[in-house]
Amino acid sequence: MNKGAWTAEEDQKLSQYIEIHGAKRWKTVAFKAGLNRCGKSCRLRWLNYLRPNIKRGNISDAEEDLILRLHKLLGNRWSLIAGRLPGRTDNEIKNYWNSHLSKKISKENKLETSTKQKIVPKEPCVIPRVDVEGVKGSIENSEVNFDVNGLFDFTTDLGSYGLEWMNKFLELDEDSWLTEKR
DNA sequence: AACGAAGTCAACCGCTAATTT
DNA sequence: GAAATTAGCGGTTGACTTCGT
Repeated sequence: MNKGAWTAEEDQKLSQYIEIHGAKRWKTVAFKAGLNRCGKSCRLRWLNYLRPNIKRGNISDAEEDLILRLHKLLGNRWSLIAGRLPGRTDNEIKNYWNSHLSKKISKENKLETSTKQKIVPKEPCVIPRVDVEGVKGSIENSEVNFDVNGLFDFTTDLGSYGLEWMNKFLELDEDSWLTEKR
């Protein structure tokens, strides 16, 4: 079983096979394409490098900003973040985060924690309940009351990554969020 | 020029979830 | 419903490149 970097010949074999037969059952793909690779490796190669419309490198300022915002909201959910950036893969975003952005963030945080005041909302928030398929009916006529301080960190200035954007984001895509896997 | 440190990124690994048998 | 197989995810590794001395 081959491991390590893919050769141009392997790439060609994989691309040609998938073009004809489609990208499913990766074990079969690996075998029938004549690749001495495991299915997992073929899948990864296809998804991250060979499939059409993949963007490589040169992450723009706008994309970087979006990654920062999404990470603030979602944490290390790389595939979800990648899903919001057309042509980008979870692996690329994860690498970009680990090599560029995490350092940038920790630098900024060090600066900010020494200068920012703690913001404390006066009243607890009341969020209208949302019906989720499967859960519907289990919580009758209820509203969810919670203390914002318990959920969000107000010790730093949210700035451009603030809640206004988050609300818009959720409004736009509420349905897909509720059905999102994991 | 040489060498070690730090950075980058493609690929692998282990695990869980989803699907098929 | 259980077991086996497949798909997908995030963390980690290691080869390669770039940088600093």
